[in-house]
Amino acid sequence: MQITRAGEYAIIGLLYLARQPAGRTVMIDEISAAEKVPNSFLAKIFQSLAKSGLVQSQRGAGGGFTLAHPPANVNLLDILNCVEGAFALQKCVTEDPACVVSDQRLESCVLCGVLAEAQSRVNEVLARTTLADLLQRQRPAPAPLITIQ
Amino acid sequence: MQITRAGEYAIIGLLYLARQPAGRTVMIDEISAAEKVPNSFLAKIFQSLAKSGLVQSQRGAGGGFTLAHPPANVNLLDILNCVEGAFALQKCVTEDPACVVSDQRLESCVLCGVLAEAQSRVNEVLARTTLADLLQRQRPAPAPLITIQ
DNA sequence: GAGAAATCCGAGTGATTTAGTCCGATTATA
DNA sequence: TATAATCGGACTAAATCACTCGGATTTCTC
Repeated sequence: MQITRAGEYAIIGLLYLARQPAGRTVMIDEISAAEKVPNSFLAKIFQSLAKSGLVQSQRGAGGGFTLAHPPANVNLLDILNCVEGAFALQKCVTEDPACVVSDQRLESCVLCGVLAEAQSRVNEVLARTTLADLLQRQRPAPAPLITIQ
Repeated sequence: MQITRAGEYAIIGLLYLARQPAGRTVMIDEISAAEKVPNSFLAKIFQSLAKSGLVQSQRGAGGGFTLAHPPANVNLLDILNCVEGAFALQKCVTEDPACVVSDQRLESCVLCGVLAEAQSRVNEVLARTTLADLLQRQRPAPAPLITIQ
């Protein structure tokens, strides 16, 4: 479940989009130059993001990408689930009916309960953190004009 | 942070030791045969476990391994930290002073706070789960002799 | 003291995943 | 119709995973 570069770059790229004026379309090259991320790789990542509806793509001249939803509606869990292969502590946490940990090893499945709980804790944290949250943390709120002395 | 085979085998092996009568020394070959785990690999894993004091090793004829502590005192976090390389969502969660996410990319470091929180949730779950807990779940408690009707 | 039995330990290996690159096809604009 | 951009799949290098192997060391037993 280690966050891979793909996941990190996706978040970086989406944060860049989130900082743009609403409705502005931006190209991969601009993002990759600004954020110093390999652009072919970023392009590939954005294809996934487009496919799962996190960004909208516009082909052709003047094209590029836009956030499909307001930053407050995009959370980290959605992003990582889209970009990371299997974002799970162990196979059986996400996969299906009869628990299959590493080749039918049913005996070790006492682990599944524990790992499922751990997984849900992670998911909870990621799901409640949005792009808007990250933006806020990135730039600390300006000092209030009226201070209390 | 995906649990690797090494982590899974370590837990399986330690559970096997935990099921033995207190003080019994058991060989790698016995564990690997009983649990159907590749024995050279298990031997290597147990070297790490011995080095970090989770098991005690006895060399020579009649040797083998024993749990170094009672099952209730051995938790999953200790085991995985011992066997898994870097058991972390991202480098900077475990590593040190100035945050270094993927080659000095300080900008993305807003992530660190979130990931550190997610990591601590996982650790909490793993740290409070002991070998004794797993054993209990593996074999449901026998029906009480005196039942309440 | 001589085997035999076991762990210790490091080097090596094949398969899979990660982290990309490249290029041609497609789509849209001007 | 050229140009500008994404789309999408094939390809590749490097790292990690999941092991194996063999020799060194330690300890027990005879």
